[in-house]
Amino acid sequence: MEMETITDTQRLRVAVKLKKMFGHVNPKDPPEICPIRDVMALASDKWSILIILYLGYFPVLRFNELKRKVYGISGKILSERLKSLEVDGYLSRELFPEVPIRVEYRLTDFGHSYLQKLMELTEWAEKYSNRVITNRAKHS
Amino acid sequence: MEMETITDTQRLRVAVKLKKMFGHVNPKDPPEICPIRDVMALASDKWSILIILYLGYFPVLRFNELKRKVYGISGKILSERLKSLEVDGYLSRELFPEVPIRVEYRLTDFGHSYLQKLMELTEWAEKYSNRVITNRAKHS
DNA sequence: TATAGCAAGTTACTAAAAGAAACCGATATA
DNA sequence: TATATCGGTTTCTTTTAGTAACTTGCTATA
Repeated sequence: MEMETITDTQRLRVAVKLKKMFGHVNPKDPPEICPIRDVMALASDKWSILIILYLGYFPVLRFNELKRKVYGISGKILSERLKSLEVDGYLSRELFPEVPIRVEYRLTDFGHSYLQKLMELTEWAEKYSNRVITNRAKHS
Repeated sequence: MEMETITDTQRLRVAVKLKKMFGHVNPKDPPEICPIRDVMALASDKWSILIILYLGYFPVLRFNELKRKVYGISGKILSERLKSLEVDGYLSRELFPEVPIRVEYRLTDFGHSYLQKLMELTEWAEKYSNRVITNRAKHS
């Protein structure tokens, strides 16, 4: 299994970005001063990622549909994450007062914008997951 | 604060990627069948992300340096994450049996490859963190 | 008139994970 | 002899996650 070699140029570009991103951060400052961290904490949460990915694949999903698709999530956590993701603007919640009740979740434009970036990460993970598995095996 | 509009073409492209990624996944299968999920679980963990970013910015870091830079991490968790990230092949650990002992951590090529993708996500988070904050405020 | 059922959660309880702080071993310095 | 260094580990407490039963409002069926 081959991996594209990373050139020094690419590394330098990453270093410049990181400098822009972290250069001003004083290590003595408490973490709440870093809003990136705060945003990443929710948006990079394991369950949030899966919720967003499934809402990318299925444009509209209801609570129990999500519960089935996001395999292994509990109702409690799903409910919590949906609330947070809605508050942060990643998805919308629409309630239809029918019987039985119907609630539809879908990504906002903002959520779609995040999904695009997220996809690049999951594509990477897809591509190299086997490699990670073999790396692990080597260590056992 | 403006956000680039996402075109239908872009959405479609994302949908195609998602289909490739999730289309074969049977929702009845237990989650361990999805290796992407497994890889993402570690690589998208809050502390792992910060460790990788700091090792991107500072090419070599020792245990206590990391502890200081990754603000708020406990020694226990840092130790655990470093072990896992080493096992998965993201970083290397080099021990110098001096006194006091010296241990150097640095990203592997594989780790650098991941860092590149991760950067795109954190750049996004940097760009839109204010927006998330205002979204939250609207909901309070 | 019970009664059973559904969707979308919530609640109460238990298990797992994270965080805080003390400790360790080898050695050098005061 | 006492203290400090480094890279952790151990123990204990607090937070978070997971499980399963329950709720709410209405409706279709017996």
